[in-house]
Amino acid sequence: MTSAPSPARRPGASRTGRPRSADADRAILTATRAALVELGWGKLTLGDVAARAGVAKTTLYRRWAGKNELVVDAVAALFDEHLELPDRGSLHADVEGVVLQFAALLERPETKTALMAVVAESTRDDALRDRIRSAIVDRQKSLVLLGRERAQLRGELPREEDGAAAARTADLIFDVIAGAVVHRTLVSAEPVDAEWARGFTALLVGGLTAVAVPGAAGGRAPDA
Amino acid sequence: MTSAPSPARRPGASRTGRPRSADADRAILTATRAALVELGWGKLTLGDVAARAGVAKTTLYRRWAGKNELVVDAVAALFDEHLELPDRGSLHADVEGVVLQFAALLERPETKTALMAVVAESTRDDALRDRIRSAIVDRQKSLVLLGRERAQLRGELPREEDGAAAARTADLIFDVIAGAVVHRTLVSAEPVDAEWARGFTALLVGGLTAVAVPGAAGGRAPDA
Amino acid sequence: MTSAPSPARRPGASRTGRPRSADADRAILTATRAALVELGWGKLTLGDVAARAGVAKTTLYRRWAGKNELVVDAVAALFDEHLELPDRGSLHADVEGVVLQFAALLERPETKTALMAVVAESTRDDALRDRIRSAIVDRQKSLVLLGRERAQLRGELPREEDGAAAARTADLIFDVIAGAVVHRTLVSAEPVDAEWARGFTALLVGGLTAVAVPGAAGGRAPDA
Amino acid sequence: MTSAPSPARRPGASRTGRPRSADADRAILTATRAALVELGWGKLTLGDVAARAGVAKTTLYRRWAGKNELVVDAVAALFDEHLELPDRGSLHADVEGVVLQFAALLERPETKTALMAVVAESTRDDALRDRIRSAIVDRQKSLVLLGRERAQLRGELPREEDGAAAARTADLIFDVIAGAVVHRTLVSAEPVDAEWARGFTALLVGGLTAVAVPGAAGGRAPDA
DNA sequence: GATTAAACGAGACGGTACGTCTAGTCTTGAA
DNA sequence: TTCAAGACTAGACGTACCGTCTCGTTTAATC
Repeated sequence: MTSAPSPARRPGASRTGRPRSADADRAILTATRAALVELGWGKLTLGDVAARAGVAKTTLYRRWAGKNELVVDAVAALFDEHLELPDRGSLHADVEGVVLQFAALLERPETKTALMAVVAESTRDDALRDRIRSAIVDRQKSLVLLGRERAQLRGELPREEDGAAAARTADLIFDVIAGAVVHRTLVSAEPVDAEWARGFTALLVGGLTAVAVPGAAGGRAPDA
Repeated sequence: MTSAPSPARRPGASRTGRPRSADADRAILTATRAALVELGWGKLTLGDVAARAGVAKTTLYRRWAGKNELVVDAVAALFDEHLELPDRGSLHADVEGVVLQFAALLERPETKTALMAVVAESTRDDALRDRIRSAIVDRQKSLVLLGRERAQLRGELPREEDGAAAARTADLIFDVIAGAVVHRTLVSAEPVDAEWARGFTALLVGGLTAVAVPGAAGGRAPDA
Repeated sequence: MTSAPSPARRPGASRTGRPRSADADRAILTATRAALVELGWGKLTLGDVAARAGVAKTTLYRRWAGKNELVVDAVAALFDEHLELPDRGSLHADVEGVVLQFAALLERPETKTALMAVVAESTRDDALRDRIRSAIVDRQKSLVLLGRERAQLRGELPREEDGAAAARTADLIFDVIAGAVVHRTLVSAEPVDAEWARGFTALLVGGLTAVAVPGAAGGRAPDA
Repeated sequence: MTSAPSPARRPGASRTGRPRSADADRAILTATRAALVELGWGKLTLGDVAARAGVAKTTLYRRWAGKNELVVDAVAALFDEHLELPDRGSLHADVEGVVLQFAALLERPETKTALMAVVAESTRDDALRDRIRSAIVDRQKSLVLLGRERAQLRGELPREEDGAAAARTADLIFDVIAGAVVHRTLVSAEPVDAEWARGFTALLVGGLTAVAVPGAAGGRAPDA
């Protein structure tokens, strides 16, 4: 899964003059990730990023409006590269797969540091929240939607008629998966290992099945 | 639920000299919460907090090492005051209760802003993480443990023999509840309303029951 | 008598980047003198100087290392502007002229306040002492040397053959003149009026003549 | 020459309560001199002095109004102890003696640092100037008066009839001696050695004699 | 090939907050 | 009442970054 290259937003891109260096974009984003790992969000300074990238501060500010925007772009690239959902054959396997994949991403030092910081900042900045949503959150959510679709095709989960209700259920599942992994990783600060993933998957799939067929729980019981 | 007063960490609290003013502690924590709501984490300055509290900056720095420590203490007090778990008669009702209560707390502007910021910072600072854990996380987790205990007494959930496994299960449940609420509130930025709480509770209780009695889930249908 | 402009010491003055504003230099030095007169050395704060000059504190610190350096430069400009020695026709008249001129300078509030403070500080800081010497002391001493040269041309004083001895004598005369005026003005805190200048001149010229022609002092009586 | 012990100014010394410790006074003054030598005026802090003296800051403030007063007292004690003028038999020898003695005092690190600093401060503070005058300056001046008196008794200098004129002459001589030594020591930062003292004495005595008997300089020519 | 408009590096600029320091005062309990 | 201890208010210190602004210098697309 790879999306449009995030760099430079040039509203009225002119035709003449020296074009912006693509090298600079790359160098800046790479330097941002490196600095993030070394220093953390709080001590990350744009002057330092520019110096690492071998670029003047003005060049950096010509392309990004500030720290938040820059870091979101730098981190979003990682989410682009590392999220995908091959069909593992069952709802159970797919859930476990997505949990482990998401956890692996969150345990990288640059994402661990950056994600929470950017999200924290987004509680005060609607534009930033939208940016995070489209660059990061929605990419994760699409995996959950895809997995659910497959489970419905396989008959593991019923297909909901009401579109709005279906969307609400999808959101709920997404919040549960992403939330549990984030909380385990960043707040509880414990690793998401195979055992935890197995337990979580059993709980979630059990819940989904129980809710889907209330009173007569699951034809296909999870193989726990 | 009310715990020890968080104030002043004085390593070798001496017997002589003028004692620290308890008024100052109160004024500073109150001012911190107010400033947090008005300005948000990023624009919160300790000089401003001191001015609001009618206190010199040095007095503030004598008691807290920095912004993080101060804000954790200021916010932790809210968690002390606003978390409790009356027995609502069933696992289902207890889960729904704890979800709504936790969400209400997280939707207060001061906690919303502060919690993520502090957690973000804690990814780089072990001392801060421990502080958060003991001041905030553990208080929430104790509610989950209490609810589970009650459910086991009622016979809604089996009592696990293996202590370590029991602890792991408790951690899992806690990460799922807290994570889902946090993610819904702060990342998805959608309200935790009665409908969402109902859906989440059904999913979680369904999962717990299915996992606990695999192959014959249910009995007590999750409709409160 | 006007020497090189004292401004900014930029070790390896670079060719690139935005050049330093010359206006800022002027504004800062002017503001420093004004603040010195109003507040005195002890209450002079660099933040206040910066504010008066309409300049950021950082701009000030970029150019001067601290209070001492700044004030020396600010005051040195006055010594540049106000010291000169027109030929008054006789040793006697020249001495009286230089005494009155130096006293007038020392009685200006900004010099009175600053000179002693800076000199006091210089007892602990060799770099500062060198700075004072080249910016202030040497300018005064050159007047004394000039006056002596003229007196020798006129035949009022003998020309010393031994260069080292001549230099020692010049230093001695300088210490006597400058020391007496400084002590009268700043320690005894009495005015250097025409009468005092006349008495001092008689004493000094008498001494010089007596020493130069021991046993037969005078010839030219010291009554101008 | 030893004067009243300068310490503690207790306006209405009370009869009851714990008496003030005399040890404390001594310890504070000694600590002040030590700190002055080590740190210089600018970095001398009263907190540090109190700590060195093994005394609480309050004790210090109970006895002296501030830094200036304390340092003047601490230094004045040295002037008490080290100034005296034995009769050396001639004006010439007496001048040389007083010059060397005063120079020796000024070259002690604690006086060198303190005297200028206190004098500098006194340009803004009349009370401080009076204090310096009575504690330091007048003690020096009395030596000059004494030496002049002796010279008049010996017939080396004429006795002036006009009291006011006599006082003016005495002041002038004092400013020349003290000023030259101070300027040589602190501004020119050169040592007052035997050679300099000889040259200065010749100049001054020559001047005094020439002025006293204008047109027929000195019966007793200096033996330079 | 000359022109030209924008990007570039360097670094100074006005600001703001930082966390530390010192001055001088006040409050405690013990002597 | 003084003492040691140490908390208190007030405010300057010098530093670090922020984001903007000049400079003089490339650099490609257009003429």
